[in-house]
Amino acid sequence: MSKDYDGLSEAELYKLFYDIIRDIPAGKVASYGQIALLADRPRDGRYVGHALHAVTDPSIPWQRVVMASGEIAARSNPGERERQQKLLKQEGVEFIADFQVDMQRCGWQKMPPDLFG
DNA sequence: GTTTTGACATTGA
DNA sequence: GTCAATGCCAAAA
Repeated sequence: MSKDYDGLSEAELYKLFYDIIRDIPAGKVASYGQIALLADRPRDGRYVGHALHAVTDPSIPWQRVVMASGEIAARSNPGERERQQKLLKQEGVEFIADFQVDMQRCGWQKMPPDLFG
């Protein structure tokens, strides 16, 4: 173990992020802080971003991960950002702006209180 | 080996 | 309400 994250190895931490992202249902989006929080790593949103950039697994719906403001994360390739918005739209995610997701409606939450009641 | 940048979040003014 | 500064950790130069 070269590095230890509070007892977790880097692979474990990355896997944890991937696992959480994989749990995001289609048509909904989660923010970096949300994932970082679920991974027991608050304020480590930047770390989540790196985990997504390092990801090469097509099974990881990184497109459903947006910033806390609901805006799509700006990548090095602006074209990819546009494609991401299109993908999210195809999944049913509502956009209040060209690169702004409606977190109020598509904000992913583990358990919507008044959605099944 | 050090330095800089990077798919962000949070707090303060 | 928006704008600015700080903190976090890692990968790349």
